Amino acid sequence: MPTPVLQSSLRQFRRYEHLVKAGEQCDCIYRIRDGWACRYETLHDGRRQITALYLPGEYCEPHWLLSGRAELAVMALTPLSTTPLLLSEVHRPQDGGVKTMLGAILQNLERQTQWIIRLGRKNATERIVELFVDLRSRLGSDDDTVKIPLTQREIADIVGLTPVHVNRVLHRLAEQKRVFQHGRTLLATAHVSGIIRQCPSNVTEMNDEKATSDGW
Amino acid sequence: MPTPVLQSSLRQFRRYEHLVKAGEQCDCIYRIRDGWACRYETLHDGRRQITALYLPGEYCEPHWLLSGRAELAVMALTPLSTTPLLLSEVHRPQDGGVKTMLGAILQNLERQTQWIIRLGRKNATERIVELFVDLRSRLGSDDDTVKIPLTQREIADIVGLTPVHVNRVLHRLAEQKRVFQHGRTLLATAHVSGIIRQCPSNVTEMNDEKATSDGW
DNA sequence: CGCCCGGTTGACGAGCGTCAAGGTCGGTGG
DNA sequence: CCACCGACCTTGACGCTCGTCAACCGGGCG
Repeated sequence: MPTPVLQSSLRQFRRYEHLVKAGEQCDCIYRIRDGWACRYETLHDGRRQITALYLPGEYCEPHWLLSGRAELAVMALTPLSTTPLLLSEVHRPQDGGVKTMLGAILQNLERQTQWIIRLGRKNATERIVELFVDLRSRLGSDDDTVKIPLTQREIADIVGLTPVHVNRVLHRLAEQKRVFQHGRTLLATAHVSGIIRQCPSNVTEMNDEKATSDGW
Repeated sequence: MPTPVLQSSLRQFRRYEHLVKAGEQCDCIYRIRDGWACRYETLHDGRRQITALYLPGEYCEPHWLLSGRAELAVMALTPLSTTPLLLSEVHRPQDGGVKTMLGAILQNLERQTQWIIRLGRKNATERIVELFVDLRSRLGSDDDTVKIPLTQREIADIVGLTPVHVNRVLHRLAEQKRVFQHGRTLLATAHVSGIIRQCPSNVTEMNDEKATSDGW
């Protein structure tokens, strides 16, 4: 058990450690300081789908304010540092803490709507590119490149594909200089979205050229 | 423009009429009396994805309470009869109207999470069956069969498939007596889920037997 | 030093999309 | 009452995406 939870105390999790397991009661909402977390479900046959990502600065599962219960498990994808906000604390001071949570809930609702559209109607390349575009904007990084601390299996479980296919798509994106690999870290460049292209090929469509496997 | 909106007045829509278009301001939440509605998005190339269904008894887009704005268009899938609830009315009487809306928002959030899992990790048959199971329980019908007033194109836009493939899956389900067609109306039986099976074949897996086209 | 996780790559096939040509039913106008 | 029309459903042929299986590699860590 962790230390007694105080306002603005810290709580840390190791990689792949659970913040909550499916079905547990929740007495606090975690504000992410550093690291990434995800909500996910594992089917009986082992298939897994990640249904939400939580990044630094965001509130992890703000709707616990309304339900007090985790339907799905949440775990750290990286070493994670959070400040837990007790639900009772959020409720009492009518300083707008509740309003902040409701806004966060609304944002998650819209994010989930966008993911339904992507999973239902977009192909592998579109899904992966739009994931990276979303991550870039949420990380608020105007840098040239953003670090993406996800394994290919994790990306696969977000975008509803297999790790093998994610690997092939990433290689094609790398050929087009839309992503890079630095060591084992994935970097998404400022033109992941593919808007910037001087070659005559089409902007939005993907052609099927075989990956020439020049090691990224 | 409709008649001035009064508490518990009625507002009707024709099939395929819009309750709101994308981006519009919303001053009321519609409680569905009769008929079905959906939220959807159309991509530039014509692909469409339905991201929410609203059935009799449910509140259409309760999160407008928080945002006051429709991100996506909402339209009637059948002739529709609703009672609009003014946002100002919901706010004022602290009799629990707000609480009801927050509960409805929470439920939609969980429904969307389930759809992300289905679209990401389930095959065509699983998606369609689980849609029907969901509809059966939401319609609260313990009847033998439930009427599903959706065209195959609409089902396709919900489950992220093409109408042609939906057609083939429906025929396979019909062979197994899990759905029926009465005239042009689709009926889902009490054992759509496929739990009830006396034949030795597997419960959850689908076999690929060709449809023998005996006209349902 | 060896193990294990994660990434890489090829061969192959299944599931689903695309295209295209009917078919059927209900509504509508003459 | 009938002819026509437009949605919607049906069905076959074909092929692209993506999944599966399997082997291998490379580096970090105990």
